[in-house]
Amino acid sequence: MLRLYDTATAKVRPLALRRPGAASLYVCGPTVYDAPHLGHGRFALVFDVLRRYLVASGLEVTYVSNITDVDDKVIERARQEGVEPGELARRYEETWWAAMDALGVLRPDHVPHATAYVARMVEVVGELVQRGVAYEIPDGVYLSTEAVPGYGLLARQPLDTLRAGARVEAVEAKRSPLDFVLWKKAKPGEPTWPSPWGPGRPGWHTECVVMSLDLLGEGFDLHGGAIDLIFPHHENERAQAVALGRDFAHHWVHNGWVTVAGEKMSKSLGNFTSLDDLLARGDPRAYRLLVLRAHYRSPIEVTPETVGQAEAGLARLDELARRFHLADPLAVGDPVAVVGEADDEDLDREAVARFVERMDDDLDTPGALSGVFELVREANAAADAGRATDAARTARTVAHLAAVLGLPLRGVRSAVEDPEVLDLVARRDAARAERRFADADALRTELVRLGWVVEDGPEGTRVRRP
RNA sequence: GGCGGCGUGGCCGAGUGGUUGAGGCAGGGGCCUGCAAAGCCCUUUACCCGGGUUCGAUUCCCGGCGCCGCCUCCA
Repeated sequence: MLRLYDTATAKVRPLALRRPGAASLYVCGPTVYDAPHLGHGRFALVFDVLRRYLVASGLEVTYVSNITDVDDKVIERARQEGVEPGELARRYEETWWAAMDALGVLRPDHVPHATAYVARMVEVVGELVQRGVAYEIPDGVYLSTEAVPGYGLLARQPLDTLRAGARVEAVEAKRSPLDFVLWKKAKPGEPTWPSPWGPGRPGWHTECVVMSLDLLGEGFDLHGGAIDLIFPHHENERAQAVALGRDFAHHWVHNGWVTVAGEKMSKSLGNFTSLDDLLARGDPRAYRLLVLRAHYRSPIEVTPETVGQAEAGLARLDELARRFHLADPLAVGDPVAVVGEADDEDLDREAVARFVERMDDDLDTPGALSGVFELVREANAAADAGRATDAARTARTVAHLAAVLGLPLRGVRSAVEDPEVLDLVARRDAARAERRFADADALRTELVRLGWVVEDGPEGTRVRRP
């Protein structure tokens, strides 16, 4: 069974499923006010792999990830661009899904939008007021953090030390600086919804509580997001659930930062790096491989060099797929149940078991991947030694394990149709057959100049794109 | 000020109280190849510093140095 680090207990512990055989996950999605950056890509990939692995383990997985389509940043950005907030959000949501598709991230089973849940949020805020844990002041409704037992659990910091660090807030009417807004009363020009406290809009933290409980029910298995969401976002989600007396997430999982030049990547630091730029640069699978080569809780450094290294590793996997004519064992949208099918004679069961053991250990993708690369070497070595059956089985195992990680291998050589290239290849084969090697070399030079990789095999000249 | 993380070979990045230091990338040598490419084999004096615990620490403890993060919107 999968063991994962749980932020709430600061321990690696088994994912204790609410219902055996089924896993329910809620992962905080993006606020759609700008194009996604590398950090968004990482969290999406990390939880995509977690999800795929759970599916591969034979579990029935329900994966929910939201879209925050109304908040200060959306409104501000829309104002700058002179468009309606809703239109802006729709536009960046499209950008988001395009990037996710490029990365091979599976669509969530449910994608709740904050704007579609406002009425439910109003109900919840009303319930919190009724229970006496929330209070109304002139600019909105706030949750009283002091009324919540165990506030600070996720931050792993007691309430008083959190408060000691809090800066003076603009809203001085708050009872405590840590109290957070549940309902923001409308300011001119902002989108609004009706409520008992007048027109306004919900605070950020409420949507995830309402939507996760609505779609997954109480006591769902796992709540995830990037490390920066621990405090205050997840802390405040939990606070509301506790205040409501609802059983909330049983396991909290957070992934580490993407750093650029050693620093956290963020817009305010000016080192923001666009995910689209990276994806346009080369094979999107390289970023997945780069992300998976580090443990999900470690920071990863993204530089042209580390991306290049990932691309080289990917090329090694693809080369194996080419050598063994491995068709993609699955489409990107198709998680594969490798782990549970222990009777599959076409795979190296021991290698699969090692893979599972590593993945079960807090999603040790670097370890799992190292095993996959060992198999690559084994398969090639076996083939070199003439043990074709063993080699093919090992190679198939590579393809299947890579597929569990969401990395389809490109083993299919796309047919070359360019008559000029075909002519050069044919002339080169002829030259080699007649041992006119100077001519053959010249023809290879020409093919390389046209951007092809040239490989000679027993069956003649082969060309492919790099 | 409070809380937390990290410091491994040219680079990325796992991991462990003790014979043989994952894996990838890069470099070197070799095999194969007409030559290449790909592949395979071999290879390049790793664990920030100082104490401590221990028969033995890179791996545990303490201190120091350095880097990073959270405490405020943030993936």
